[in-house]
Amino acid sequence: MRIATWNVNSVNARLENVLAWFESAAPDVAVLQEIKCVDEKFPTEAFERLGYNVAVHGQKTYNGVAMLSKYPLEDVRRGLPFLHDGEVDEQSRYIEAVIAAPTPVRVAGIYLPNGNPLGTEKFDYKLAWMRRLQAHAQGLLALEEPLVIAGDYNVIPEVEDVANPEAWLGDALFQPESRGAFRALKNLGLVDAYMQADGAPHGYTFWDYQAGAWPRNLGIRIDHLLLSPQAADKLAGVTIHRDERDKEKPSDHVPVVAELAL
DNA sequence: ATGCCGGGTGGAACCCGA
Repeated sequence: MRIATWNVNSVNARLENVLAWFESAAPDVAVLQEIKCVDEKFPTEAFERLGYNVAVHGQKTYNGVAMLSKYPLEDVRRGLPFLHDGEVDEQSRYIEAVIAAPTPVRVAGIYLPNGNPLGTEKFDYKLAWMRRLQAHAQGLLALEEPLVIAGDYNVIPEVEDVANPEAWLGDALFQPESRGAFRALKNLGLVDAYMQADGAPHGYTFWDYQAGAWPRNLGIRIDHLLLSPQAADKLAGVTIHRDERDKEKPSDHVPVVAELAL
């Protein structure tokens, strides 16, 4: 089973590229981030014509996530649970479903908050969101099932994951708190699919639109697929689709695809 | 480079991204 994650930076602005990629890469399951539209504006029919089932957790202008699957989607959850009752969240950043394949797999698609600038409520929101993810992931791992938590984590895990570390020292994506929360998530027993299958340094997934970041290869690795032990046992490979960054009107992120032997 | 590009909103200039 081929499972992909891609921050598309507006699904409707990018629709031609996105559909062409789906036709050639043919993922069985894909999670998309930053669709930047409400559910009614998501191009559901275009994906259905390619044979996908569609689940959307949209939002006007900002954020928004979706899941596409060639197998039926069951037990769809929209939004990450809260640590305390009565809390509300207007930001659409989490979607989860069970992929009803011969061997079922639970897949979560996340768009983790950016958190910049430091010293503001945005960074607090990022860290609080990571605490919620930690708690929810702990519960999912207790199910002892194949599980994939994929998406734009907005965290540079290690110094090998950034071309110019000094430039990111003051950035929320590279703070010790952000990296520590990501490490704590992995320490629950989740495996970074790219590190397990490949692990080559500088496996970037994002290049800024500005300052010639792409031609100069000034990238960062922030799009990740974390696997439960039951999924990691079946990991056959991970591919970063760098070529997408060279297309006309590209997203600033490229797809990352994990192949599972189930 | 706290804004160099790019998307969305709303109908110009501004918010946001990472």
